[in-house]
Amino acid sequence: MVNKTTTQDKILDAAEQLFASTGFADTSLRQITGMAQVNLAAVNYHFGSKKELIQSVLQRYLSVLMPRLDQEFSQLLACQKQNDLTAVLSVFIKPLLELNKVQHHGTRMFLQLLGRGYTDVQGHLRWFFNHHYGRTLDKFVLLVQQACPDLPASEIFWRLHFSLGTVVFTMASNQALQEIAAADFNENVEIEGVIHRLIPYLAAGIASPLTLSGQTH
Amino acid sequence: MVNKTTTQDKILDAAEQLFASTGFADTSLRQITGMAQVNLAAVNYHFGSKKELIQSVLQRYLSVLMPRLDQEFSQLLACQKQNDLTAVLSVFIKPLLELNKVQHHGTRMFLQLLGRGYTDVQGHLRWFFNHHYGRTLDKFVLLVQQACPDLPASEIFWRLHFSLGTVVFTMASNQALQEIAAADFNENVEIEGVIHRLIPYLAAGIASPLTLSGQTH
DNA sequence: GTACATTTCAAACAAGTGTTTTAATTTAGT
DNA sequence: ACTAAATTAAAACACTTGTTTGAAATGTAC
Repeated sequence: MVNKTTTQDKILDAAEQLFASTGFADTSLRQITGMAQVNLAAVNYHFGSKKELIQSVLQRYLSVLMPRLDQEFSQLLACQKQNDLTAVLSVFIKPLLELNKVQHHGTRMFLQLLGRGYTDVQGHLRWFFNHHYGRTLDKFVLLVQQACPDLPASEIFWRLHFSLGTVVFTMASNQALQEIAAADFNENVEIEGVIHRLIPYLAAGIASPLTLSGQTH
Repeated sequence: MVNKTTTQDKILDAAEQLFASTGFADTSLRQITGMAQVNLAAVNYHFGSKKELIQSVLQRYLSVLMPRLDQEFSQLLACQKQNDLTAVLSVFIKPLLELNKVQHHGTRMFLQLLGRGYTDVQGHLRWFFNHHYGRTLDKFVLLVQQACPDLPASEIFWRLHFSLGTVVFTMASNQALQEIAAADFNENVEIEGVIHRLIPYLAAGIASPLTLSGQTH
């Protein structure tokens, strides 16, 4: 009886795979339990509801990632020197890539799930995330503000959400994008390559100079 | 019998409103026909299927917007001078804002629909768009390439998709973002204000200098 | 080995979906 | 005014969804 994968783990593994590729709403419990080779009722028995299953799937990654990020943010905040924006954004790289240790396709899968979580209109996920990890997020925003002292808080708010859009959308459609890139440009980028392309793009956008024209309000 | 709004228009108006706020998949035909005060079977009678209804809702805007964009792109391509990126992106502003003439909340509604179209996993919409307006899109890509002669095509491909993510995500969650901005920063931005904030952000990101570090491939 | 709690299973449930059908009604042409 | 086509209406259809039920099976402790 060595190496027995529990029913719960079988469900989580199948669910995360299907959620990532099909989205939360468009994945049925019957698909999940079918792939997991497990009885349909097992989901409700072990997780209570589909909603809680979704949260459990994300929690498996978040509980590893977020404390690491929180620690890195605190460290950067502690040393008083003004951090450059690229450095702040680069903090994400290592913790994200280390998710490959918690699951085979960890990083890619998690980012894809994150994308789904924000594009599907799953209100409870937003709440779940802010409730559990809101304070870590605040630290990050503080770091960005320190790196861009000339930008008003409202401008940073908008630009960070612009950036969130880039990340979420890129990750949600990551697979399709990589396939197109491979076909059209003969280049084979892993998730790590995408991340390294993203950071300078985001840094330039967030730090772009204020234009005082055109605003008709 | 003056000013009679046809059943089809009643359906389209209700559908676009519900699609924009709830998404395509999460809006049922019964909600639509309920709001439109129309019989359920009318949708299938007039549009054939829900899928075709979705396309019709988008088509009402696209058939106005895309020819205008195409014309502007062609014009920019004709004059040989090298266009700066901000100028190329700014081409979108006027045609987008003129959508307010085809419907009361035209611009905001259309952009929100566009966001839904890309975030919901509606494969047929991608196909529909590329099939009808692919060549207009090619002109835009060409303009961007001319504006950024130092960037390889593959890099432009990625950065344009990053930008698409920003636009789509911002527009899909536009309403929520505007509400937060109003509450936290006491600022009341219309859709026009958001567009004017977007363009310098996108331009900076797309034109960001190539970094030759970190790529481990 | 008996008693108890945990877990699995097949089946049914209640609610919602898009679509089709058939008849009634309205509209338009001559 | 009569006929034929176009539109509306109510009902049913076939199917999928998440969840619950109650009995069977399995595991655990004494």
